[in-house]
Amino acid sequence: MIAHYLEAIYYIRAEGEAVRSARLADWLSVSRPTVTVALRRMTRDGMVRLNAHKEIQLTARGDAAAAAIVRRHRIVERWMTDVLGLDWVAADAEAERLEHAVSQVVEEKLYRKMGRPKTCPHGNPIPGHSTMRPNELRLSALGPGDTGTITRISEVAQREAPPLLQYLHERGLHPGTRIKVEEVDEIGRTMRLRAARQLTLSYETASKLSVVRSRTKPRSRRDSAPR
Amino acid sequence: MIAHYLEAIYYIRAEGEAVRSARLADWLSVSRPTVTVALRRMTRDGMVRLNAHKEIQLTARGDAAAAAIVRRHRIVERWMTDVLGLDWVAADAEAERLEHAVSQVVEEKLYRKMGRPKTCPHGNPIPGHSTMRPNELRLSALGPGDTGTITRISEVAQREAPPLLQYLHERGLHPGTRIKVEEVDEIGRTMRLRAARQLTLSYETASKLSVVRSRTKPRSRRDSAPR
DNA sequence: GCTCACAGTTAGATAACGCTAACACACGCT
DNA sequence: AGCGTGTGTTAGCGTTATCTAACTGTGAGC
Repeated sequence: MIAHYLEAIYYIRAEGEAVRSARLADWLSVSRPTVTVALRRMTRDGMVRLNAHKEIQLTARGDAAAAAIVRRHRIVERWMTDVLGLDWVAADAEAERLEHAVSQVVEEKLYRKMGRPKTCPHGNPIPGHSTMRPNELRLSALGPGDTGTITRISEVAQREAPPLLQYLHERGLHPGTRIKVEEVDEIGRTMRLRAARQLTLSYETASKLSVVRSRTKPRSRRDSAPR
Repeated sequence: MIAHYLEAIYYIRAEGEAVRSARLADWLSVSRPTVTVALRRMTRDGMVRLNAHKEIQLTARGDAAAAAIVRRHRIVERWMTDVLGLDWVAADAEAERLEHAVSQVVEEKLYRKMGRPKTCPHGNPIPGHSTMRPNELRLSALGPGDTGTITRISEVAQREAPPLLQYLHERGLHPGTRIKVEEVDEIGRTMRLRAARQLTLSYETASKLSVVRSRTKPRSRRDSAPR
């Protein structure tokens, strides 16, 4: 369905990557020709535009539609975890289906009923109600001794590796968790860090987590802005 | 989608009518050939069977699938009215879409959270959790002087005439409302009755409401069973 | 400048759903 | 017997959405 394409485009965009036909095919697990024809339909319907380098851009209409779907996904996800008590993985799977069936009216009622949360359970902002923090960086960008607070877990994790979500959740790595990088292994491309307990993540995995860094060595209060 | 057909079959069945291809086409607002091919697919998939008179019957699998959809529809409807505060008509429209996206897990969580209601907002039983009262009759079957309590409003009303739902709701005709038939006009095929206020319904409309009759003239306690 | 990897398109199929037009059947009534 | 209404099927078509196989860029590296 077209909605799936819009959603995927939105996510790839949010990761800061160029949105190409081939990326979409990967994300949605469909063949490249399938994407070609889907994009043709979407262009015809004014949801999407291809620039000179064949990169995909959402039109105003397309962006609004995509944002609505993502918004509903994240609101439903919150409802699943906070009200119905589902775990992250199940919540995501349910939201995947419900996001397409929830109307604006229900979306809003639900949103208010939950006290207007700012993010989904993994810390991703709810479009129209909040935006990404500007000073976020990937956990994999931190060095030894750095400390920080996890802000969000990328949607990539959900699509590419649902078990990873479980893995992170079990280890207490969720938004708000304070972590300290203890050691970085450039060769093995892993990093050892301390959160609730000590654990080692691959760069690969760490790049799916966003953090805000705290000042490494405590200094006087209004010393310097975090770089 | 196949689910829509199953649901419609379930409803027509529940009205006590023969489930024929043409009925389905009417119910779903789809052409008769469309139903023919849909039934072919459904037969192939073992959801449905045609008897010698070309009447449609659900197989065990088909019945289970249909009941699950109707169950979800009614649970979601309850959630919409009781928790989110939507009106009958909006609730039905939302449930129409959500019933296909709600999983068994969510269905159950939701159901428990609402305290295991027995019926949808219009009084129709939730499959697997309650059944129709055996002593129900149609409001149109009552005679002058009869009194009774409304038990349910047929699903037919929802499909055929959503405005009718609104109409009934506004006039306070919902499950639990006590009514008394004051006059029956056999020629005009209407009946005048007293509920919250006095009002007149066509037989047509009255046949969409089910009631249980109270004893017409109060007698000694264990006098006779209601006929 | 040639080659190779990756990106994207064309061609041709299949399946689900939906439509209209036209035909086939069956029962009930004149 | 015949006619008409209602029911169901065939035939043929269009759209969405998916696939595989094969072809066409295009840009980076040698």
